[in-house]
Amino acid sequence: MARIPKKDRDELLQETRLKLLDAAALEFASKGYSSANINHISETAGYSKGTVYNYFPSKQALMLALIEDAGARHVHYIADAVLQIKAPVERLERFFAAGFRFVEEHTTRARFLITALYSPGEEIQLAMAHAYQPMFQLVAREIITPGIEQGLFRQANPQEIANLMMTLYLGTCSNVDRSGKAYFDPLRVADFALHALRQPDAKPD
Amino acid sequence: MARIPKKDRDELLQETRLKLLDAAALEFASKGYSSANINHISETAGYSKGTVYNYFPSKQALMLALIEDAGARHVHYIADAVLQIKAPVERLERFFAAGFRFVEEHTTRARFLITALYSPGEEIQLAMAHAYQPMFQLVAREIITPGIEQGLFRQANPQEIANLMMTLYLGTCSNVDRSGKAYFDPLRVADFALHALRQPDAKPD
Amino acid sequence: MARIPKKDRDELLQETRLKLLDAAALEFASKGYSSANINHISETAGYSKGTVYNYFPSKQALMLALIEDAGARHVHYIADAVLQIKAPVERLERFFAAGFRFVEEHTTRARFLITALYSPGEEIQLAMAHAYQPMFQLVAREIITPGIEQGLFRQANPQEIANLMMTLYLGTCSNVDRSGKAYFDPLRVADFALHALRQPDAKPD
Amino acid sequence: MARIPKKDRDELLQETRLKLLDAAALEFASKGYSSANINHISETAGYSKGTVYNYFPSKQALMLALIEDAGARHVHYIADAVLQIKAPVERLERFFAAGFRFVEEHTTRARFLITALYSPGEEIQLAMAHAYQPMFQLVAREIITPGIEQGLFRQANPQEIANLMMTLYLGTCSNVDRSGKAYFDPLRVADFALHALRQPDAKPD
DNA sequence: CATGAATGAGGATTCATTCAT
DNA sequence: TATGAATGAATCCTCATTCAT
Repeated sequence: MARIPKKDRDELLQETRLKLLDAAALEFASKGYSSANINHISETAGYSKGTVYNYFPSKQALMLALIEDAGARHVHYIADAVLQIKAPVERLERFFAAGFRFVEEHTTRARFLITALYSPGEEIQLAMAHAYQPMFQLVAREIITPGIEQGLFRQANPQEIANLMMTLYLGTCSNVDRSGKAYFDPLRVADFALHALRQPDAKPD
Repeated sequence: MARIPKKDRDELLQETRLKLLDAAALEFASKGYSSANINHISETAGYSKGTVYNYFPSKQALMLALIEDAGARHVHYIADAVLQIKAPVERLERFFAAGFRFVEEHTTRARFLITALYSPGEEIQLAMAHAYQPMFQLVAREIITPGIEQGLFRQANPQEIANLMMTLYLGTCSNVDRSGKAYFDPLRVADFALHALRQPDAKPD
Repeated sequence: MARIPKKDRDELLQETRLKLLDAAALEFASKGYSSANINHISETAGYSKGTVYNYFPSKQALMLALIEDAGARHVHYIADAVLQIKAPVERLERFFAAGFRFVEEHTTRARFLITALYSPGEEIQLAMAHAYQPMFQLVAREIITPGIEQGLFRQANPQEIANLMMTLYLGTCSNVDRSGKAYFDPLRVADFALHALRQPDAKPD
Repeated sequence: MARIPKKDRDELLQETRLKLLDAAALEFASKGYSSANINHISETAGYSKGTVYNYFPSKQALMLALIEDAGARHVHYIADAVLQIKAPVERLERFFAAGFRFVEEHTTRARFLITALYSPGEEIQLAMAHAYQPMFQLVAREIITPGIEQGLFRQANPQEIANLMMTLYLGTCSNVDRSGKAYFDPLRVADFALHALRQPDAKPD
């Protein structure tokens, strides 16, 4: 009945939602979940307190929605880069390269995800596990397993190695100085990983 | 007037302080810094709220004291194991082995340290950096540098490699299932690291 | 410009207003005034929040309008039944009978009125007093006074007895079990009242 | 270990608790449960917000504790008066007399109870039913039943009559003017009730 | 006329901290 | 030294109300 310009409505809603998620990522990343302040979030986003609650039923629901949003972006960003080529070794390099690039390009979301990774609370941990499941699968099935099958990587449990790669990635990319600049070079980290995975008798390139 | 047997005084004080630190480690580890509750801590320790403030001037001071305490234990525990032998390769193996053993034997303190590592707050981060400085030095000066000098490890920046080793250790040892059991085997992690560090033309063992 | 069939306009408005009042009665009756939620009311009525404010300027105004509406219905319902006959004794019986029937037939409105009777707030109490004034007058002037004058009821202050009758009615008809069924039988309550009012030397029926 | 004057401790605690209950009764009685403000309560009692929560875990718990406290006082006050004599007729007179006196002497508690009687919320209603159970029993077993057995009151279901007496009492005693003065005279109400209960052929006094 | 996004005052509750005993 | 009653700032969340479409 309202004569609202039809679809613009939804776009506007999504835009507001996005601003809130952006502001929330910033706040959660810098303060942590418990110290984050809903009021700061809404004001950073350019709205008032109540608006947050028009979009998310609670602080925790906001956190979970943000985990889903940021997690999906992270996974897609890396998967897009990794799946463009076939060779496992290059895929692993791309995994680290894209991973570090994500941190540079989406610093706030990335810092939020690191924060969330170590935030206490069962529901948060479950949401993180769920959000990162596809990335584990990507590394295990699309990089490590083919690499082992093609004789490029030494024999090992792909799940375990995938977990190790994820640990290495998440650990290194969260090593940033005060200004946010990464301590590690993704190429060096990939190089480190490749040294660790290659066949002992494989010729060095 | 005090009929306390003279020096036992200090022992008693230290004992109380230790109980409080133990309880605090448990609370901080499971709830995180901001959600931790001073009252829970004092009650877990068997005292009342006020007692905490007789030993530590504030919640943050308690946190910082605990970082110092737990960090020092962690460093000494690992240093003791590592420095008992000379060979860099074995020292690296011992680094991971002792590191994982520390998590098993001092689970609460270890889980606290992981929590602290990712707790927001400048002062906390400074305290952590300060507490772990010796461990970085240990790895860099006593393991990586000799290893490179002796031609056992490939050429690389020892500081960077040490940082990578720390990242690998802290990342893997914080991978525990719900029951607290470690996901990774320290030998496998050490093996992984050694593969990554050895000279490309070194003979496999 | 409006292509609405002329007078149907008003009917539509009245229909909407009625739906809103019905929904409001339900909400106020079950939650009480302060806990009632305007949004619930509008949704129960099949409209959105804003619509309530197109019909009533505020929550309190809605409450007051509802008191007027429900009070008038209550009074008319009982007055209609009472005034159909002349004899004071039978009028008193009809008072209770119709009163209880009103609760059965207009449960929501009746439960709302009971709620309103004990809702704090000066304006609400004034509106209730105003709405029930006619019922007090009905009982005093049309039942008790004639009954006393005709020697059927013992001598007493008609205003006080009317108040007592109202108290008895409102008290007993609000005695309902969980399912909403009345605890008291109107005939028994009327009987009780008649016993109390009759002349000491009057012959029992 | 604290050298607190031993039992004075408990007295002090009880005193504070009592002040809080008094202030709460006042606030709940005048505003109703939902509109009552914990902050007002604490300040009226001479304490700050937090103190309320040192004594009662929540607003609802405070309400329930107050129902228990005020209900018990109400019941004991009336029971004490009623049970001092034996004759059912005089007991009924005392029931109303003491009931009205309670309202005069403990106005705040009494007004609170009337408020609670009509407050929405399952838990509150359950607590009220539980608190008033003994008063129902008192009226049914100690007044109505003996009165019927001794042929003083007409045959009727004692439970139902007891309920009617309670309804009459609660309804009339809550009829107060703006200044808090009772509209009804307890003797007149008792008289009304006795007229309604006596044997039709009993001689009037 | 109907809608529902935005607002922000209001209120329950938590909890670090103080301090008298 | 240990205690725990009292404090009040901080913060999540609710919801009546406004108003642009």
